[in-house]
Amino acid sequence: MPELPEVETVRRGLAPTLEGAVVKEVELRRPDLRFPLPADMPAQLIGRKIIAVGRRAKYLLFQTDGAPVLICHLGMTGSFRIEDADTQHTPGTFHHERSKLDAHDHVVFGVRTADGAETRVVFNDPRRFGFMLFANPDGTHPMLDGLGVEPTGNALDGRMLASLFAGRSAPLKAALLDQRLVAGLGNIYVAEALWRAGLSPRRAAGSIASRTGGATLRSERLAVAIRNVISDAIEAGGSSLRDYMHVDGSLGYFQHRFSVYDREAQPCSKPGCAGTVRRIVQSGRSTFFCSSCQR
DNA sequence: ACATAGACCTGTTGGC
DNA sequence: TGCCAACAGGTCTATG
Repeated sequence: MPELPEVETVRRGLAPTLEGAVVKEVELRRPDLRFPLPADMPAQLIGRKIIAVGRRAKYLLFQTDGAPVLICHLGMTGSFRIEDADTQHTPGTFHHERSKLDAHDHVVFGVRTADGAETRVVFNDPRRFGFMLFANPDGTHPMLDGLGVEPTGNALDGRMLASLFAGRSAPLKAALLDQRLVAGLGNIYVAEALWRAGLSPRRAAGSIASRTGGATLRSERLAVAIRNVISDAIEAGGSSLRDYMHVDGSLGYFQHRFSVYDREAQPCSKPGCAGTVRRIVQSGRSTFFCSSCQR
């Protein structure tokens, strides 16, 4: 599911419910996801007020008024859903008539929201590549150390990209997937950004920098393409492929605007380009690009 | 430094 | 319809 735009969409969906809410219940329905779940999650979180739901790269960060920051990664198929508060107190039943949980609902948070409603926030992850961990008391954690620049905002410009990539012989595709350089891109948005920039995923990363490691037309184009594709995708609510994206079960729609991703053999949509989208494999993952307009 | 393959998991899809 | 291989938004490790 989740590259940066999808994680940001989840964050925006959770924040209105969770910020200001008090944790009433934490149920670990299995001991582990990709890593063991912290056994003290319930003890740490119950009774705490959630101050903020943040994000760094593809990590969600839950900040409370006392526990360490809870770091959550969605892996490939992780998702959160907020249960409809109304369905939980069916008239005529005693409280706690709850909706059924799925086999892959692994963590359940019961909360009382800032406006007094009781609801549950459920983490579901069929493949269990996701994880939850507590940060250190000072908010740091090895998983967050060494993450590269966020592709939102204006920190990522042609000069920054050129200096990051200068001297690297790895292909652009691999360099852009390296979370230590630019943090938050994944297979989809790397493909889309390279198409927008007219750059081949096979080109050596260092070749978009000048001899002195400075910005070039190519590094500027790529920086703009990355920032734009990420902000376009966030605006569209991310991409929904095989799994639900939004915390209310609705779908993102950026997948309808893919130019190359998962479009093998379709004509390139760049005006005036007669090329066809190709699929190749790079570092074990599918790469989609137009070898006619991406050089 | 870099590439590749394999690992972790389950579910869906496409071909025969 | 059924079966099976291939593949999937991510990352970490081992090995060359």
